[in-house]
Amino acid sequence: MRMMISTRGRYALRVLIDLAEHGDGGYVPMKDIAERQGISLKYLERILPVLTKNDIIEGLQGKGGGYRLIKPPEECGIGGILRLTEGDLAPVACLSSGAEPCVRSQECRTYPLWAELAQLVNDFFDGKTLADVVRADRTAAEETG
Amino acid sequence: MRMMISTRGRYALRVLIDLAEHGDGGYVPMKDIAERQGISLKYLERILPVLTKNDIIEGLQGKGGGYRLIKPPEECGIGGILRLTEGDLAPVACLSSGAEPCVRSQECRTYPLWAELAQLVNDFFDGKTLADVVRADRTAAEETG
DNA sequence: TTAATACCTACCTTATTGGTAGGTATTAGT
DNA sequence: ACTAATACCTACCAATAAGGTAGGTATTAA
Repeated sequence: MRMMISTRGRYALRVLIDLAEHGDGGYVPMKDIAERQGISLKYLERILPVLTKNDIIEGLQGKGGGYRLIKPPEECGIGGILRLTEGDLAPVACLSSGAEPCVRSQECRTYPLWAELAQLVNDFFDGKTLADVVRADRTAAEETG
Repeated sequence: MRMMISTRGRYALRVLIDLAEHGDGGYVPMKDIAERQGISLKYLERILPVLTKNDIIEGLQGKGGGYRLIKPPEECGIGGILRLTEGDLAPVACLSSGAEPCVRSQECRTYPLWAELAQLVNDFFDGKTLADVVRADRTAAEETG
């Protein structure tokens, strides 16, 4: 089934949440995260580079190494994370970053609809940070426990 | 590139808009619409059945036949049209109609995020009708012309 | 020196997308 | 009755993307 958010974005987000929850300033091996999250380590290794290259996380090689968040969760916008891992959050091709302008754009009745949706989706994700999604469950746990 | 709305939903919407604009109570041959919209007739024929079976449009066979809207554009919600043609508007698999419940749903930090987005997207499309997208351009034309 | 880690690149399988091809059934006009 | 125009149906198909796997190399702590 065609999904808006693929495993790349979803897994990346879960990794970052895991880092926020388990990395107290130190480096967390991706192997641990892969096990906790039930995701293939090899697949994660293919997803992460875009996050290190764009200063979301940093990796330390060698024994005792791993990954950690560069910024505090409060400063990690979900929108940025997803745009990096998904490549784009455009709902239709003509709104993609590198799309060539559509010849019908002048007369197109649907373009404004897609544009409005794109704005809505991007604003939604940009209005949330890693801290928001981490906090959600902790608060619930504290309240019930 | 993976898009939220595929050609199925986009073409269907353009067909319905065309019907709203060109079908004054009568039947419009799909061939005409395909030519106006620059879409393959054969492909449209594969997309339309779900709309006829769900009482969005009705077809009349034979010479002089074609399609027409069953309800006035004001009563045709965009959400319904897209859910029919796209199958679903769920942003992730675990929110799809026929999805089996995820084993991690209890602990999942991201589920609420996707659920909130799904609500946002569905509400957005349910808040618009065919009349809204048709009207958009006509109003502009009247204002400038 | 060794074990554990990040980091890199090529390959692979499957499903989906976006169609095409070739018909049959039905109807209006002549 | 015949013909042309239409909806309607079903099988097939090529290209692409999704979701990985495999097999390495580079780096570092102990």
